[in-house]
Amino acid sequence: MAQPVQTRSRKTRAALVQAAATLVQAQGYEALRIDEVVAGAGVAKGTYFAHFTDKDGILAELIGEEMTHRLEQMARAPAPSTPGEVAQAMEPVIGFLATERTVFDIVMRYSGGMGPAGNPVIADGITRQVEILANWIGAAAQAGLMRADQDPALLAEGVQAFVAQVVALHFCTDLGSRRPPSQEIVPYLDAWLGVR
Amino acid sequence: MAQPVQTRSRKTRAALVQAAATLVQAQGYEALRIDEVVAGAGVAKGTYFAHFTDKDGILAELIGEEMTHRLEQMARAPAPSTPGEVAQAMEPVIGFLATERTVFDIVMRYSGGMGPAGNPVIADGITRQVEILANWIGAAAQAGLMRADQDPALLAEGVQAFVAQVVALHFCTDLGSRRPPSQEIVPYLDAWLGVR
DNA sequence: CACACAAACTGACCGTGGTCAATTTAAAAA
DNA sequence: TTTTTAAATTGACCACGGTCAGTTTGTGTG
Repeated sequence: MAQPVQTRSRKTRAALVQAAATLVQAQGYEALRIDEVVAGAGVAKGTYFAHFTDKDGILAELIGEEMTHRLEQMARAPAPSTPGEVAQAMEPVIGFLATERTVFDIVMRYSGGMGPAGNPVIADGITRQVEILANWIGAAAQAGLMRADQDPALLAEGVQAFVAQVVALHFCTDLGSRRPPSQEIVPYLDAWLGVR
Repeated sequence: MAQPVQTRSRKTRAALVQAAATLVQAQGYEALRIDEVVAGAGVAKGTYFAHFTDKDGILAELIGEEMTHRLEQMARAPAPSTPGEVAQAMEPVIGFLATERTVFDIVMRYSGGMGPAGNPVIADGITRQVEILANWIGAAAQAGLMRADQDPALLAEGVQAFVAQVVALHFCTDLGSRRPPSQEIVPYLDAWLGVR
């Protein structure tokens, strides 16, 4: 752990991540097996655990990377002016969370500070998302399009709560019999962000 | 699975639940081991899996039972008239969710319909909680104490979203450096339920 | 170059959740 | 009672995440 110092170590770590990425691409996050990762990277099992604290470690790495991409995509979207547009602008992120339960679980677990283990990429991503949302909401509030009686940061965190709510429900219910989370969230955002 | 028909089967199941309850009382939910449960019940491991689909099965049973108690306690509380009082009235439930990550995880997983496996106790409990909350909110709204521009059921589900948000954060951050979830939730509930 | 020391790596091993063909037990049929 | 049939139970076995004492590899020092 800590920062790897030798070149060898960096290469090994990169090989692990590369192998894991390939496997995830082929079979998804849930089917990832550490035995397959180390086989793909050509190292022993123990080596993996010298580079990552647990299985979640490399999942967090991969998922964090993807989240960062989606977040950038979200940041590039034009600033939404209605709650419905917020939902639409967040679709890349929400859609990703809804692809696999593993993705959702890992992001939930590491989203708020991550405790002892875990890489900070996800936590930073969440922070970034709150910033983006808060900016959007603050701007829209000043334009009279959204509520202005609350701190935009609080409202932004609330939006995340609704995202989690809707995605969690998406996995509980039979996945077919339900509209996509980015649509299910709209009534909540209307009630949360709308002016009255 | 399904409904056990023979007396023997019902006894075995009861023994498993009893053994698990004793172990949980002594060591908490997280430390529960199936090997210990079957040893305590005096049956073979395979028998457990004939009665419950997986380890979560018996956890859901025990946690669902406790949740039901807490919910009854919550239902008996006097109807709150402010968002802050809602938080206070929900304390038994929120406090239980915050005792152990396992409790929170299981409840989250089974709260919304539970998919193929899982006992319905938890899902029913969540439904019940929404009813209680919706009644409270509806009454307070009619009295002009909370917002009346939204369906109380939607508002009640939103409250659950904030509960989840706040408890999740409780587990992410160092558990000492934070006010209890039932206090952290208040600003959200003020903004969600309050009249403006 | 030779040596010492630490970083990196190895793989046998363990704990625990979960499976299933074989066996026992209870109840219905003959 | 004996036979038949299905429910219930068993325990050896597997999969997979995670550990750690021991070995190899790289790097700085005289």
